[in-house]
Amino acid sequence: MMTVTELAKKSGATPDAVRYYTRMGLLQPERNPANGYRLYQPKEINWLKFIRQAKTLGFTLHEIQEIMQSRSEGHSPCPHVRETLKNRIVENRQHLKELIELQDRMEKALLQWSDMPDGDNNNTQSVCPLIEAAISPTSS
Amino acid sequence: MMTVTELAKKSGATPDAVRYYTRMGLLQPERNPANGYRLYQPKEINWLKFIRQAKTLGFTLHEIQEIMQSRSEGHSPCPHVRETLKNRIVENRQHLKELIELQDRMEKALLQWSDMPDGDNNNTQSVCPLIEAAISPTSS
DNA sequence: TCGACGATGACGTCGCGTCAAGGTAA
DNA sequence: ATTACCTTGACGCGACGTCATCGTCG
Repeated sequence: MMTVTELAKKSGATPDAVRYYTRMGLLQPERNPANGYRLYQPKEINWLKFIRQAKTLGFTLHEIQEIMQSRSEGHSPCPHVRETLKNRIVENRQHLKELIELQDRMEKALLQWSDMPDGDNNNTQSVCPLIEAAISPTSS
Repeated sequence: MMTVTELAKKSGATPDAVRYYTRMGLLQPERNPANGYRLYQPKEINWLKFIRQAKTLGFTLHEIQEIMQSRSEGHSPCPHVRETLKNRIVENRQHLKELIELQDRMEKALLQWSDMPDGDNNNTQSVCPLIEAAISPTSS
């Protein structure tokens, strides 16, 4: 039986994160009746490691919650896990594309700006000529 | 003089976003004393377009606020804008790297899983053997 | 009179981090 | 007595979206 900080240290999470997962119902410690402290069993180390591993694969805590609940109801979460990961890969590809386009816009703007002077106070038409001159996102 | 929806339509933003920018102080409409409606001047169209353009370059609303305030105080925001964009490019490169690594982990896991069966209800040791078997992020 | 617009204020997102104000353990 | 731990509860982040409840316009 361990307290929050002990469990946190054994798995690389912070005590605050452990409390947060507990609040979400991902961990279910007993309580020390004398002082109300959360008391985790050794097997919760594995569960917490599972949570952290799933997070590195891009699963949200909400999805992890569904997986663990499915398990506790006696089902195999694996088919749903395969589906979820497939969707996440597609979403992430789109996200990556957008970030690459952003990076491209930023780098092109900086390059383009190297030939441009800073705007002065007398030009009341524009806020910042650099930004206004920058290229807009392509309509893809 | 335009109302929120009119201004929004002329610049491609939603009325809710226009109200949000106004609450942040990025837009400063007058008010119709008869009914309290926000009333925007034609030049606010340019300001709103500027805000949207800056956002496509990755500037946060808080940064845009600083830029516009700097302008209204008679300074040229351009040097600060160049600096901010340089930092954003470095940050985004790191962010991209992390997302690419995530994508890599997800794709490798899915591939690896194609050889694995779903876990059954009798294995009480693991939550989902697929996730537990997946590769961890590299320590870079 | 009715539907589309306007207003304010509050709460939801996501995964924690942080703070306050106190009680407990060694 | 000190210090490091523990508790609950609430608020912060970013950029809005949405909802409730109400007033106003054409």
